[in-house]
Amino acid sequence: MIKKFSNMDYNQKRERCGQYIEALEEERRKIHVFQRELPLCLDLVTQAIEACKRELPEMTTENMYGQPECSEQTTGECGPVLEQFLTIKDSSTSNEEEDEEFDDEHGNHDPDNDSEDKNTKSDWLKSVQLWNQPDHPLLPKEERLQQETMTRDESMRKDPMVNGGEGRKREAEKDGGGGRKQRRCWSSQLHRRFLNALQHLGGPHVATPKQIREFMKVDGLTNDEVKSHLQKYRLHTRRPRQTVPNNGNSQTQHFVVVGGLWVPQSDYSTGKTTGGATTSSTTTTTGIYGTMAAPPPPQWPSHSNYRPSIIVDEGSGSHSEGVVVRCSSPAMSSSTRNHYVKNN
DNA sequence: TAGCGAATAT
DNA sequence: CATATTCGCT
Repeated sequence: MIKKFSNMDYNQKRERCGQYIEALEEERRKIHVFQRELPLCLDLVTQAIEACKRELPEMTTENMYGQPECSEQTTGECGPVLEQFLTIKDSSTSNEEEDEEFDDEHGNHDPDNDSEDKNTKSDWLKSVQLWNQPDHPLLPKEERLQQETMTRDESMRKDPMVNGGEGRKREAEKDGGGGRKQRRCWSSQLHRRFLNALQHLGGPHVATPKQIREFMKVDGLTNDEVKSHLQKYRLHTRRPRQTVPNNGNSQTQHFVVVGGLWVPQSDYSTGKTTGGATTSSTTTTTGIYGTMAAPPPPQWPSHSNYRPSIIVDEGSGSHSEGVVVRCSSPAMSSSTRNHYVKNN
C-alpha cells in the first residue's frame, strides 16, 4: 500500500521534474539568442537543468546536453585563450580537414548557430591543431580551452604537433621577400574565433582586422591574414540573396529590435513549446559564414538566408581590450562608417 | 606610418 | 574557390 503510494508519488515527482526541465530548456532556448549578452543567465539555466537532471538519473537518459557551458569565452575568468589555432595546410599531409563543430550546445538547435553546425560531419576525430607552426617558438602557453565540450573525449587536440610532420619553418624575415607566405588554412576553430571576435566587435562591418586579430589572440596570426579572411567573409555575407533560386518560399523574415538587439522575430516570439526548429534554416547556403551577424543595413533584405544573430553590446565587462561598445540601433550606421554596402 | 578596404594575383 | 599581395586612400 504505502509502497505503491510512494511509488506513485515518486513518479509524479519525476514527471513534474521532467516538465520543469523542459520548461527550463525552453527558457534556455530562448535566451540562447542572447548568449553573448547574458552568458551568466544562460549558464545559470543550464546549470539548473543539469542539476535537475542529476536528480533524476532514472529519467529517460536523453542526455542532450553534453556540457553546454564554456561555450563562449565571454566571462572574464577565461582570459585570453591562446592556442595554436593556426594551421598551415601542407597539401600533402592530409589529416586536416578537421571539423570539430560543436561548440555550442547540441541539444537545442538554435536557429542561429544551426547553420554553422549543419553540413559538418563533426567528426573532428582528426581535428586538432590548426595551423601548425613546427617552429614552436610560439607560445606553449594556453589557457583552459574554452569552447571545448570535452567531456571524456578531450583526449585529442591540444597536441599541437602531432600531425603530419612536415618541417616547415616560417621563412619570414631574412629571405628578403622571395617566397610567398604559407597558405593559411582557416580551420573551423580558427574561423569560429574569428566569428566570435566579429560578434564581440560589433559585426563584420565595424570590426577591423586589427581589432579582430587582437581579439582572437591567436598567435602567429597576422593582420593581413585576418584582413583577407574578413574580406572573404564580407563578400560572402554581403548578399546571400538572389543566388538561390528562391524556391517560391519567400520567407519573410522579420527582424525586430529587442533591447537594442536585432533578432529574428521568430526566435523569441512564437510560443513554440518544444519543437525548437522554428526558423527552419531554409537552404542556408551560408555555411560557416552564416553564423555571423551583421549590422542591419538600413533595410534588411527581407528574404534572405542571412540572419543576424546578435550584435554585441558587450555588457559583460570581461577584460575589455578595446572592445568597441556599440549599440546596434538601426540609426547607428550614421556616424563612422556609414557605408556598409554601397547599395548598388 | 599604420591600417583599412578593394582589387588583383596565385 | 580560398588565400596572398598589391594598390590607393586616409
